[in-house]
Amino acid sequence: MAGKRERIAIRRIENLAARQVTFSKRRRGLFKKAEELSILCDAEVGLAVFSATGKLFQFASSSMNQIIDRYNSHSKILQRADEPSQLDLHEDSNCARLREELAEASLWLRQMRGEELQSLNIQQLQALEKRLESGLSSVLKTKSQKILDEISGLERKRTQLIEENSRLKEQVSKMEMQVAADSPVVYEEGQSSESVTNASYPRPPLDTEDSSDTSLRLGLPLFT
Amino acid sequence: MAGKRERIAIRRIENLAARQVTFSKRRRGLFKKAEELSILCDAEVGLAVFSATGKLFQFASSSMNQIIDRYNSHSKILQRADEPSQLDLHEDSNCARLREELAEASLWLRQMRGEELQSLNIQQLQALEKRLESGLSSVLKTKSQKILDEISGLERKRTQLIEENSRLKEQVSKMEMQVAADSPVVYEEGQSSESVTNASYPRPPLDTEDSSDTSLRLGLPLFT
DNA sequence: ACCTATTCATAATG
DNA sequence: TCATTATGAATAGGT
Repeated sequence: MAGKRERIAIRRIENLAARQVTFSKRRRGLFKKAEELSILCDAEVGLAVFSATGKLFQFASSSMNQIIDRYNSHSKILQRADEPSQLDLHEDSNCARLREELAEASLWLRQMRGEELQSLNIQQLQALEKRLESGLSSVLKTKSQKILDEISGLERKRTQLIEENSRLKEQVSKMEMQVAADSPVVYEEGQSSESVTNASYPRPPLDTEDSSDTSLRLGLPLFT
Repeated sequence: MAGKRERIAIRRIENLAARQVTFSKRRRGLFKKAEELSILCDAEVGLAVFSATGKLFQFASSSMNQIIDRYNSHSKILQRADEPSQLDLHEDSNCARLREELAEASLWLRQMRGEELQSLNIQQLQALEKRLESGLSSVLKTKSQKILDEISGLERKRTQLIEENSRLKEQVSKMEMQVAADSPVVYEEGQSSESVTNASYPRPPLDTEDSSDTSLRLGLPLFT
């Protein structure tokens, strides 16, 4: 049945098909592991792979450009202490402050995500907790409001559709009577004019653009 | 003896030592697999990893610069063909990106504080809510742990003080007997040797550095 | 694409 | 960091 697997030597796979299959499999594995490393160990990871056919595959824990920038500045730091020139210095000090602020902001964000809490004392944790609870409360309130709005919007549309449905039903009745008067028609079993809007269902389902731009998936556990 | 291994969840490892160990191991594994992919499948692979402490690790099947060039020409094809001079682009984009990230981070922070939520749709609010709840849960867990630690520390100190108290009480008894034998002394009303450690209370309260550096104010509603 | 035997990677531990 | 080992994960080869 299944493969008696053997270890393979690490050298170019000559068979093209086998090489492509292995490329797919191992590429997926490699990207998965790259992502896992970045998450587990809080590392910034950038990975670019060009297949033999020239196709590019990439992964970046942040963004590839950011990683390339960081790579370049890193190698610059390691390579030489060459003249930073006035412009650079100016830019640097400007950037440095930004970097600090960003660092502080992202520490906050991480701590609000529940990470790196060990360095905080009980009072600080208390404050953080209060902040999270207050934020959560606002979010819940806003969400509830949005959901209610969504529901009343849908309700309104439903009402409109029901009205239209009635009108159409009536119209159809009239037409049926006219047609019946002209030439009798036999309806198939199970057919009825109960729901006119659904009558055309078995056609290719075109996007009717009926619902509003905010898509609502009420299957979600909205109020959990 | 050896490890009963269990699967681990893919999320940031909280324990610093464990995180560093895992980083070393997985980094090696990742680089090995990157190299194997490049050899087995004749692919060009570039991998850069920045540890949480900022250290750079890299692998490139050819050279990193070559790969970055190839990457840039690849993505440039999709972008535009304008050319704002390399130096400008570098310095500018560096600062600009920082600014962008900072803006994004502070928007996040404000939204986590419950502000500017109107622009979010229900799904986004849902995600934010989940994030806040998860952070809150971590904060509560950490806080509880810290409180328990604090309590057991205090308990330990209390025990030590009780022991010392006993010893001192005994010592005082002996001295009293000696003094009584030498020359009888009349004690004031209400005085007793019940609590030796409190006996010196009415003096100016010096900071005894007795409690640990984490100050605890248990008057706060800690478990609300 | 799916399946399984097997190799490989690695979490836990010392 | 290094070594060990039980176990989970990746994957080579086959269908």
